Amino acid sequence: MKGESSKPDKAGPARTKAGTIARGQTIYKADAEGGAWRVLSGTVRLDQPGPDGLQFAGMAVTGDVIGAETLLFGRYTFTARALSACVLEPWCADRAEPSGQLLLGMLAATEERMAEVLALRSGKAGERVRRLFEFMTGGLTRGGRAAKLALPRLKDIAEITDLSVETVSRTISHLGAEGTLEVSGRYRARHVTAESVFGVRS
Amino acid sequence: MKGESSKPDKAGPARTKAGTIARGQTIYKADAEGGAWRVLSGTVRLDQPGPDGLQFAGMAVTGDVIGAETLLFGRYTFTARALSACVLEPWCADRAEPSGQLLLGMLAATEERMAEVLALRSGKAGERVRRLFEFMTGGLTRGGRAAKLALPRLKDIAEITDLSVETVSRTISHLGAEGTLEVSGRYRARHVTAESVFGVRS
DNA sequence: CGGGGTCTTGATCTCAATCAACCAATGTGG
DNA sequence: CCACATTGGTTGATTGAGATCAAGACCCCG
Repeated sequence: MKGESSKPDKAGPARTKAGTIARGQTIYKADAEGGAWRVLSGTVRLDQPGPDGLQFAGMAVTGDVIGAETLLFGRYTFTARALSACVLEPWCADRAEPSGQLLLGMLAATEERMAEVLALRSGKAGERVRRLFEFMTGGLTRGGRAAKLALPRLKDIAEITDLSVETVSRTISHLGAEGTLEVSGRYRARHVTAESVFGVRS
Repeated sequence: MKGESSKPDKAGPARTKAGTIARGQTIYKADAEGGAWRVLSGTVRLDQPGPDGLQFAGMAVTGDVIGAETLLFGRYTFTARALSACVLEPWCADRAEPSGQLLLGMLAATEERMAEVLALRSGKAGERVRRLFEFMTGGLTRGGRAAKLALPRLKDIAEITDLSVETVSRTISHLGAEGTLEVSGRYRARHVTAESVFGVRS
């Protein structure tokens, strides 16, 4: 799970084994054949092919299953890309039909997710970005403090929150400057500490 | 299914029979007990109770099932309100477990829906409103031309598209004036004809 | 009749988009 | 290892779409 071409967009042979995906890598492409995956860690962005390129269509975070539609159609509906480094494992690889209870749970989780992602597109720029980081770190539900979040590319943040890249750049530095966020590193090594993200929730 | 209190927010006894819901009526409230429903016609808005009131969390259109999470939890996760007049019928009322295939289909449909609703929050005001109307009339997939769409309250349109009520009001008159949309009636009797909505898609 | 919710319209202001450079990292091939 | 191209991120100046504030009209209901 890494000997693949380094070009993110070269659709290599469909992945079939568990493994790590680097930030920015395409996990699978819409319309390709393949199976479902569980996200063991990291965050994934889902896009729908549209008339003008790929369009943001959803997100998956640690614990979620992506590509479940392949159990029905055999092909992926969306394109999946890793926002931060991800660990994936095949889910339901044997095509054994998952139980109704399980599927109902996934359905409910998907609807919850929808609500959260939708909320990332309302409010002021600072709010949106902060909520995205919270969402990516698992919100307040985690016990572990001070988790470091590796930032996705600004372009991804921009498309998810429906802001421009420039605004996102300015917003992050601003949040860092006023102490709302603790930003460390630059470029591909940029992180924010979850602790400070949590802290805002008063 | 109508002898209930006319106050939309008085949570009467849980609905158990098929019937029509008027525009603006609350179908069920988050946390209440009840079952799942299939939307035979009309559109529904789903909201999540948040710190500052209800927050827009999703939509359901003709053919969708709402409240499926009750099969798992027994209670509704969201509050559902009719955007336009709706006809509903109980779904899976006997609590018989629906088949895996069916649930997978619903899961896929929900993800598709998520992508569409998300798209309603990007682009310029005119785009958003127009796409919402398209979405509510079933997009381009319907054969029947010239279907009339009863408009939801401007406040609902505003919250769905993340615009202000004033902007929505101005946008609709503007779209009507320039011929992009055919608007008829005023206030609660306002409609747009789907034909012209379709027409725009060049 | 009132009165509250809904819609419209106008004037003003603000936040973020846009346009335009520029720099910093990474990657490529000679 | 160095020139070069490409991608990703930053920063500044300007603009514009839509938010906000305010007032009034309309509708529906009791």
